[in-house]
Amino acid sequence: MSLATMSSPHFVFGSHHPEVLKTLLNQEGFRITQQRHKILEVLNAAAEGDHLSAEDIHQKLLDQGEKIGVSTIYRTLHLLVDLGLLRELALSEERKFYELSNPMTVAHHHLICSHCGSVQEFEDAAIVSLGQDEALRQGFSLLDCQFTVYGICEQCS
Amino acid sequence: MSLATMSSPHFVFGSHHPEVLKTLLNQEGFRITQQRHKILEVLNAAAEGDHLSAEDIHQKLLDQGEKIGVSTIYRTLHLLVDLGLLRELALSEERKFYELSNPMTVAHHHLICSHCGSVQEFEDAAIVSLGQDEALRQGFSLLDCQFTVYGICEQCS
DNA sequence: AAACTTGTTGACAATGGTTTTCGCTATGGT
DNA sequence: ACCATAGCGAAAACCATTGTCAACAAGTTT
Repeated sequence: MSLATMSSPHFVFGSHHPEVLKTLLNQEGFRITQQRHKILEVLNAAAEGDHLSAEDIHQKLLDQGEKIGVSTIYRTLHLLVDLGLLRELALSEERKFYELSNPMTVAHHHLICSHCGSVQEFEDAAIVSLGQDEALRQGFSLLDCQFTVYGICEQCS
Repeated sequence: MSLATMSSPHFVFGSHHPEVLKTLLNQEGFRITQQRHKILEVLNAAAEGDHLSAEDIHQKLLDQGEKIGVSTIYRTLHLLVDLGLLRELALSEERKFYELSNPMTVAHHHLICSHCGSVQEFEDAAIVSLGQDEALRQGFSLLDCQFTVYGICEQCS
């Protein structure tokens, strides 16, 4: 099954579907392993808008009794980002966060409280097109736009 | 001299002006030291659109014969960010960058090549107002907007 | 199904930017 | 000038992430 034939009128596979993952990996000479499955599962299980760090994922797997090394987590996350299945978020200065990158979903952006660190998500179609415009203007091909707004939330002020 | 009286028809002090710095610091019980002066000087000397990391600043000072500790650099940068004199940029995943935050200047944003890491700046008034809108909508008071676009630049593609 | 090739794993060490510690120094108020 | 204390700096600690490398297992070949 190729990427181009994935869509049907009845059901659209998410890019995180096991079948798709296998195809994607094998096409590139990668292997599909227990560990990669487990990591994808955790990411799938995460609620929409939930941003997981490498350590979060590692801890969740340890909690559910899986034995998995930290290096594997990081390696797999990088792989999935390279394959375009994951979006890497720079929400915090000291840790990276990851979320499934579903192309069907409009990219969303973040509003962060500088005081308590809480993160609100929002969407805005205008933002992506602004990014696209600017990329074109400077001869770049667009990969991702991240609009991050910092402020102080109601509770903290 | 208060912040409110800083402007004159003949000259507008930048917030980085020594006088202003002294006032700002003393008002808050901080002290103005040789080291803080030196660090501000380096930031002032940096060309517009030049983003300096803590290490860059440290190195520049060592190069010009100053003896200054790393901790002081970091401490001072944080202080200046807290005072609103500096903007902290998350351009790279592995290092933070700083630039003078001149309120007279429209905030500018960044287009980064994911391959070679080159950074282009651009301005867009619409972006700040989008950020302002969203902050209001969620009851936040706005501090900063960072719009970061990732792509592949002409040379790299 | 066994043998093989090579991508993958994981314990552990290493990296590198940033932060902390703490005894000494220097700033700014009195 | 004096003095309380904010600030300094060398060195150690931190901590997320990356590198190393022998053992392992996914997918292929025979």
